[in-house]
Amino acid sequence: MSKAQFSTKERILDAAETLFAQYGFGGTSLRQVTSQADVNIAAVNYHFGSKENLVNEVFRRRMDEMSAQRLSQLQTAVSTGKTHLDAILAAFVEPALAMAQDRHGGGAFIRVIARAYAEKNDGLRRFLSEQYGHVLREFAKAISGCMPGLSKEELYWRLDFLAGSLTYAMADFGMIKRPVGVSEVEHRKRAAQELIRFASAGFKAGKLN
Amino acid sequence: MSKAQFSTKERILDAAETLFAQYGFGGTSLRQVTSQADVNIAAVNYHFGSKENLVNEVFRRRMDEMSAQRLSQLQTAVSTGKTHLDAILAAFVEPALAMAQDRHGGGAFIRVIARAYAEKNDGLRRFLSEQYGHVLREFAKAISGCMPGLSKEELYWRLDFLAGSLTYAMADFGMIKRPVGVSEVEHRKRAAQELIRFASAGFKAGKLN
DNA sequence: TGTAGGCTCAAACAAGCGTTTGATTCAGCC
DNA sequence: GGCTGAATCAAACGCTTGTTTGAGCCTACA
Repeated sequence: MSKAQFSTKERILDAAETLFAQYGFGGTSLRQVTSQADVNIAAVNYHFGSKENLVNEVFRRRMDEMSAQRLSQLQTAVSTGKTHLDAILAAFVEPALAMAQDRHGGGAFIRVIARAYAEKNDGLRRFLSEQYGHVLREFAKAISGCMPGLSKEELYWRLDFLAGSLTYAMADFGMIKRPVGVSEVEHRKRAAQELIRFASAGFKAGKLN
Repeated sequence: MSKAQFSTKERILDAAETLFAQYGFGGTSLRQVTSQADVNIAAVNYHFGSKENLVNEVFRRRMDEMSAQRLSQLQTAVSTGKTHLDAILAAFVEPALAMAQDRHGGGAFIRVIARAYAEKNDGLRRFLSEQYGHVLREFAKAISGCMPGLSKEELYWRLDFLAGSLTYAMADFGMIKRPVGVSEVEHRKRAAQELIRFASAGFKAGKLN
């Protein structure tokens, strides 16, 4: 990450993403960001206007791509008749995984998402709900289509459980720690596999266990 | 919550718990806490030594009770031969539910737990792991006992998913919002039921679905 | 009555925060 | 050369943070 190769704006976004993932939004100061980006402190307000706007832009840069991938993978699953639940869940989970193991720095972003849900930053939540709420609604529709017996209420409960598990696991919050011999990519692939199997069985749970 | 009835220490803990749940640890200033507690700012450092220690004490006050309840309910489930998975999961989930609907102010604490996972406060994580790690280990042992086919690795993955779903759902982070006609108590009871059913099926997921 | 000690108080402390300022640099264009 | 406007810079802004100070209150015990 050299100064010549990337613009000031990009370097700020990269540094902010990494630090937000590590310390949260409130826990990261603009001085940390600009120091890591090797940029003057005033550059943030020059290029982004405010810290809050920087947070939003960190999201927009990756979230647009991830949402598009999720919807596209969902579309192909549905249109090719693969209404098997696992294919739909994979369309939801795998783009997050792909993003996480992206060479171009997307790895930290998964943790940033988890932060966003956790820190009840109302401004950010509104931004996310407005910009990307329709994605979740598409998935609800698709799952509902392949599980006719599931009530709408139960469906939303289970989607919440899925989202909770996904963010929790992807953010390395829990007990599971990546073993020393396993690469980060392998670890996340494993996480996605385990999660899909767990959630798939969970979604199929009958009325009276 | 009158000044005469509760000690300064208790009033600080109550105010801190409520505000931590709402704004997080980093997002809550000691001036907010002492203002809500109707107490001088210096009282925090007098009674607790530091903000970090106040955070720990907020946890200890409720966590000791919740852990004891979890272990006790697990013990009865195991000793009465109820090695049915649902009984074990209930022993993990229901004390959190009970705490959430406690009249004596425990309600906010569930959200405080979710905060703890979200803010990667290393000091706090160490404290929690040291003080309450054995509880999780007991549950891992119990579940492992009634699901002999499950590898240790998979078991821990799924415990992580369970913990993620529990905190996420209990803290009202997701899409599910309590309907206007339903009381908070009923809503949480529903959450626990749905979660146990979902997670129970998830834990039972076979090798190749 | 005197005094010791737990507790509370207003005030100040240094440090860090996000943001703003005004000067300076530097490329592109008439 | 002279000008323009975007970009960068060191420095300072006003404010909030967690913590400390030292004086004062008040109860309890001798």
